[in-house]
Amino acid sequence: MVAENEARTRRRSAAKHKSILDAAALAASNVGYDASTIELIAAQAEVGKQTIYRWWPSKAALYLETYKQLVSGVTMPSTDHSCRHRLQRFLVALFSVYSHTSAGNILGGLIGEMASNLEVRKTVQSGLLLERSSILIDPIRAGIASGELGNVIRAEESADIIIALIWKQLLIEPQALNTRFAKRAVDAALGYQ
Amino acid sequence: MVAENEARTRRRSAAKHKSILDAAALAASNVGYDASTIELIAAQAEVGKQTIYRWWPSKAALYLETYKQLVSGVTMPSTDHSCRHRLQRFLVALFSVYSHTSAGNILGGLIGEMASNLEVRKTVQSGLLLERSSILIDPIRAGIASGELGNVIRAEESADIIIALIWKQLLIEPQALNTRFAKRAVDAALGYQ
Amino acid sequence: MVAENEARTRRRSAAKHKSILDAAALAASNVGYDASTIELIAAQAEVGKQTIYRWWPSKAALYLETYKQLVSGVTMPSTDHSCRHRLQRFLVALFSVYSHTSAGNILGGLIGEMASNLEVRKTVQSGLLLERSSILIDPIRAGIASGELGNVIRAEESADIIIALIWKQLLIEPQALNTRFAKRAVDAALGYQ
Amino acid sequence: MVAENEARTRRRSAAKHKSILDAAALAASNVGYDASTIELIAAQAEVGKQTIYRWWPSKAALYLETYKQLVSGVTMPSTDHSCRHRLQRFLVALFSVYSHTSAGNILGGLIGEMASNLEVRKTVQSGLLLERSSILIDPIRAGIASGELGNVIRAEESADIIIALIWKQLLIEPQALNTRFAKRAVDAALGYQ
DNA sequence: TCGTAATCGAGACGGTACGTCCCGTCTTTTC
DNA sequence: GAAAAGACGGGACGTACCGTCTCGATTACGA
Repeated sequence: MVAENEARTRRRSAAKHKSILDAAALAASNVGYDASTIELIAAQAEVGKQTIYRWWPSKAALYLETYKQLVSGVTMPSTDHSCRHRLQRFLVALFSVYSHTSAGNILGGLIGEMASNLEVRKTVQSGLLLERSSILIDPIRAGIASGELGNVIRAEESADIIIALIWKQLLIEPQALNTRFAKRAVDAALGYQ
Repeated sequence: MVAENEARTRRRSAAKHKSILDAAALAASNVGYDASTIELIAAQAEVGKQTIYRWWPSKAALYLETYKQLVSGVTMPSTDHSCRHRLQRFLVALFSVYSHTSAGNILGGLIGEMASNLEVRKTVQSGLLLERSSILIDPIRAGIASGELGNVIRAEESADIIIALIWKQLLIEPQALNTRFAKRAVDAALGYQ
Repeated sequence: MVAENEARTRRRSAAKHKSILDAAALAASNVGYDASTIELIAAQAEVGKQTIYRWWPSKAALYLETYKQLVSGVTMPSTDHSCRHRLQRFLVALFSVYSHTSAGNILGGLIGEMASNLEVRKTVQSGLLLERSSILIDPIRAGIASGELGNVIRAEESADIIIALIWKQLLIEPQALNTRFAKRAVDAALGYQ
Repeated sequence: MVAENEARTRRRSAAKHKSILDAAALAASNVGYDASTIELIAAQAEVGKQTIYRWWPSKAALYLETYKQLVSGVTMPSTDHSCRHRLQRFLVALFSVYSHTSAGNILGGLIGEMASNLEVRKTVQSGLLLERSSILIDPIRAGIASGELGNVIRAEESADIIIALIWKQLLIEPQALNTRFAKRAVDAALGYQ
């Protein structure tokens, strides 16, 4: 009985949950990360403000989840290609999502909030960075192992450079996150100059 | 440029100007960039709020100037040394200022504001980035010319990497901006892996 | 009218409402109408500034309601007496409230704001003047009907004179609104010279 | 030499003085009494703010003088006519000035300021009211003496009523200060009902 | 089929900072 | 050496959101 109740409640909550994430993404699309107040998102989702606060401690936490959902479809290409090529294609796909959805906007906002909010800093660090950087590290390690990358010794360093370059670009000129930038970033990180 | 400045700063009180910058730096030290409200800075500087708004369009603009003043003493070492060494020593000196003054705190705050504020983005880009990155580019160009840096072709790329790594570190773990990090960043940017 | 009120005051806290009116009256007592800032009243009522702005469009609107509440206990004496006597007693009671509460102070302030603020002008006109003048007109009409007031033809004119004399006195020398003044005003308005 | 200097200063001052009064009247015409800030008047008069503060302690004092200048041309008609007629013609002329210049606007503003400012209250009382009411009292006294006004005993009372009615009308509906109102006010004050 | 308890929308609430306006005084610069 | 131009400290304004807290209407369940 309890389990059944819980299930039903969960199901209902899940629908709300999704509509809130959608509303958050839409709001970021329409008015940008910063102007997307909790109030606006709640209204958009046809939900009470409290319902949002019940599940996420802050706007940043909500948007972290929204961001993850938006980029969840971007995966690293298979090992049939060179490391350099795989990374390039991955970044191109990622940037495509950034510009076609509000994901770029959201990531920029989250990066901005890290500066001021310790909680957000930790959350982004553990909930986003680690996980994303491991996606990059794997192909680089494979490239080192295959001898493709003669100059690279530490895969973490290279992944770090890629992420750092993307973040900086997001802050300075987000619309320039294009194919050309993807290639430059990968080459710079892997020592192809 | 001088004439333009003179026109814009007509009759501005130099003493107030300084006391406001000092108060801003002090406030960032005491309570951090974000909690440093204009009201607090004005009170600290014993100045009316309007006196700040008269000369700076935003908190970010005020802190950009404060930041520049704080790091103005950090200069690139002379050409007696290798490029790698010069960059390392420069960064070590810079990070020392970051941790001993509120400069690191402020730069983090500014980077955070870039995400949300187009005006700040432009200002930081033109008022900080260009000028700082040229400081880095010069020694790298010298290193390329002297044959010290065999692998590096484009100095701008390397300077970009250094700045990107610093920014990312400021956002994630500012207190880790130390000598070790300086060496790693320079080596990563110059292809010494 | 009740339904309309109910719609507009949906979920308004009666306790806050009262505490705000009380705080406004107290503030006017302590520091006068003009120095009673919204901020001060809010602090006095232990209420956020926005809670006041949510329900009243301006300080004048708030004080109009405060005034009405303060004078709501002053009523026209019964018809057992002559018109002249009734009006006199009514004014004496009114002036007593003026001097024992902040009502006089407030009315003076409202009159002052009428000069500068079109909105206030309308509000005072419809919300105060019409309703108060009808209180005066009734006994005068009764006096005309009973033959007591041979010289008076238009009751509105007499009521007008009484109100005008009170307003002018409030502006010039509020502390002189006493029994003697009440008698003079009534006699002047009714043609007993 | 001193005398010559003084004369020159005085002459210069007199010109400024006039230009300030003109600017004040113009500003009241254009934007109303309340929005006529000292800054605006100073700019309009091509004069420093301080120059105004040197001669007048407050905006009200400045406008009191401006008002007097504007209505200085309105005088009581000669004794060839009845008291009632003289007063009526005087008021009609006064109201004409009110509507054709900013005098009405200004008087309304001054009345409004009386409520809040003790200094203004005194100034208007002594500098305006006494002097104006004596203008009204004279013809009423003459009317009483000639037997024209059988019902009127105290001239001051009647003058008071006229002024009170005008003030109230200025606050409530200034544009209704017309010939009809002049007649009604005079008749009400003199007991012609 | 109906009460009744949980849920949730709607939004009121105390609070904080914002950026603006104007006051009346003080300072600099220009004529 | 006077006065314009306007910088200055100060203080209230009305607004925007924050995150918390009621209040009712709706709903979905057990009787």
